[in-house]
Amino acid sequence: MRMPDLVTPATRAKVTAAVEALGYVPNPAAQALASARSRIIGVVIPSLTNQIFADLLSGVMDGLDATDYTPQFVNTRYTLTGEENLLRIFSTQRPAGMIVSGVDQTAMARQILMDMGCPVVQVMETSPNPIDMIVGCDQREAGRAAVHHLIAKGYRQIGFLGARMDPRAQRRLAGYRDVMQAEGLAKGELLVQTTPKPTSYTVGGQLLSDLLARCPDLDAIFCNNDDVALGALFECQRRGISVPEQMGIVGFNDLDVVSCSVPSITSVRTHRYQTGLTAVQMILAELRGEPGDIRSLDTGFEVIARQSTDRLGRLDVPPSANQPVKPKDYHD
Amino acid sequence: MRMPDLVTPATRAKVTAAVEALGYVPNPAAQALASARSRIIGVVIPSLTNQIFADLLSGVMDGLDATDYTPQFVNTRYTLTGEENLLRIFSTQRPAGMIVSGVDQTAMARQILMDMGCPVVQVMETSPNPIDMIVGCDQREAGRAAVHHLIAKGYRQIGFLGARMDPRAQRRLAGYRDVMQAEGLAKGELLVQTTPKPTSYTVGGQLLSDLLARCPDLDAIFCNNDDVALGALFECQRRGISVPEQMGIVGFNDLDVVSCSVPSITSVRTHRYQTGLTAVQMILAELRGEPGDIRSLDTGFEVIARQSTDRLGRLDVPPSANQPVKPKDYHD
DNA sequence: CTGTTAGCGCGTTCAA
DNA sequence: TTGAACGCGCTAACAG
Repeated sequence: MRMPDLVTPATRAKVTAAVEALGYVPNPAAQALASARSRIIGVVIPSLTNQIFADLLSGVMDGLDATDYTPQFVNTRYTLTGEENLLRIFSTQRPAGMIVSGVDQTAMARQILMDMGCPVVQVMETSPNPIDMIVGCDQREAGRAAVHHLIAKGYRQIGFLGARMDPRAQRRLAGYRDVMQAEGLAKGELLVQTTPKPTSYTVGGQLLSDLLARCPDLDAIFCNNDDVALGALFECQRRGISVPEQMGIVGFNDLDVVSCSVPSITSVRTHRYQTGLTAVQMILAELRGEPGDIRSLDTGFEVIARQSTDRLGRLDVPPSANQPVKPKDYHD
Repeated sequence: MRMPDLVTPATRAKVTAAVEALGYVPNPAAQALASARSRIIGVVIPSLTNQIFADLLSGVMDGLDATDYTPQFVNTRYTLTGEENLLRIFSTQRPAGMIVSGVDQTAMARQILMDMGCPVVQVMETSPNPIDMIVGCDQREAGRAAVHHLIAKGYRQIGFLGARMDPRAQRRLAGYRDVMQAEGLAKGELLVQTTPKPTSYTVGGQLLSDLLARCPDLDAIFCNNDDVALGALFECQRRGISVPEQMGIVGFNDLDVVSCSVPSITSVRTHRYQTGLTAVQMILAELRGEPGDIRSLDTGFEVIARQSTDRLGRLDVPPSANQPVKPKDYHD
């Protein structure tokens, strides 16, 4: 049954018929016990209520469709010890493969993963020394690109707004610092406003308020993610700060919402669905023992320029009411 | 080991010591095989990339924390046959409990669930005849409440905007129809604009455009969900339609974003995290054989009134650009 | 290519 | 109260 091509067609037919007649269904517990291998692909992420990871999971699920592997999702709640515990639990299940978010596992966690004896893919980032395989994008480089975009649009007092500040956010912040220093725009930490609070639209507004209190001459912000960016945009509207004229805004992830907000928000597009799909494909290839498989993939990113940073060359006014996009006067 | 109190303390200590020394960890596959019962709680939902279900899952996960049960999430992609197949797969795992979204299972699916021999909780809705247990809210009643709110605020040409139109959305639409008819405001299907497309901010704007093309005198909309509502708000801003003066907007679910948008959006709050948590608690109680447990729970809903429908007593137009939230003059 | 057999690690039952 | 024996349904290894 497991290897249909090694058997005479006649026998195969008989088996198939018997399966039908008896309504046979394999018992996964028995399979796992006898083979010392389950059909589970463990997926360890920091949060489920974050669109970013939902997109990743979609890719994973789609990649596993029409296979007899099952994804098993767990969330670490952004804690390293939580991750270790979860990995320890997984190791008792003898999973067929593991997908873990990020590259900041503890030494212990790395060890557990290596000892699992199954393919392991780290996702969402790049790294020169993955545990096994890796697919994602360079967060720091993406942060740099975002800030370069703002500079190219003529902004100079560029702040950074970040919630939660998990390792990926830290790397984006590092990218921001790289560019600000290289361009001679750095003012120490004066323009950086972060909070350990979970990310949300509301917190985006708060962060902007806090930063403006310290730096009234701020003219642009690079936001940790699109939630923060949209929250900051709303805060601008509440304060009568026109975007993009008085304030440029760049988000991160390019969620659906930033493309249709008014004004639309410039964002760094990352490929989360593709990342999940690829991670699964890497595992499946490894499981089939296919040669020449890629063990490391950079999915890249793109800065999608939109109205929230489109300060140059826009001269006229859109219609009235509720209309934040109304440059009155323009010099370039 | 499984029943520590039936054993002499001395023996218990010896066992504990041995467990430590050997680094013993139970093998879930062997447990499942020997007992014909796994420690898995199956969770069947239509989509993972929908904030609504992410909230539900959070509740489920938190409820299962510190138990030795594990949630297993699968998504049906909004298809009834997908649901049947997934349930069939689950039944081979002999789950400890099942949580399924909605009440619109096929007869076959219902049968599979009843035959699983484990507690089953339907979530997100109410029903007089659940398969086993149920926790959620009355979607139709919630739809009615949303429309009543708009009427109370003086709106009369009230449209309905809906994407995807899954069974829950259909029930909200039914609630809309109930009220429009009862109040003599119904115009057949003229004011109803729906699409089978998945919900998104973008589609919210499109739906409003389409409806406005047919009904230029529209003065309010009840939206299927907050994504659609926010997309519609952005479309209003693009068209220079002032909210709430020229257009009232009510969303559904009360996501974080609607409370901080400008203007903030009135929405129907539902209790999704609580629903997930309660569903798990019901299952755990059943599994422990606890008596007097509630088998059906209505988690209710609340209309959270915000600026997007706050037309009465607000007489003048908000200040210019970016500033919808600043009433200058107030009469009540 | 096909039929047979021995465990996988646990829960359960029975005897002590 | 404890220990021993059996078998859950399957995979893998082997002999036919």
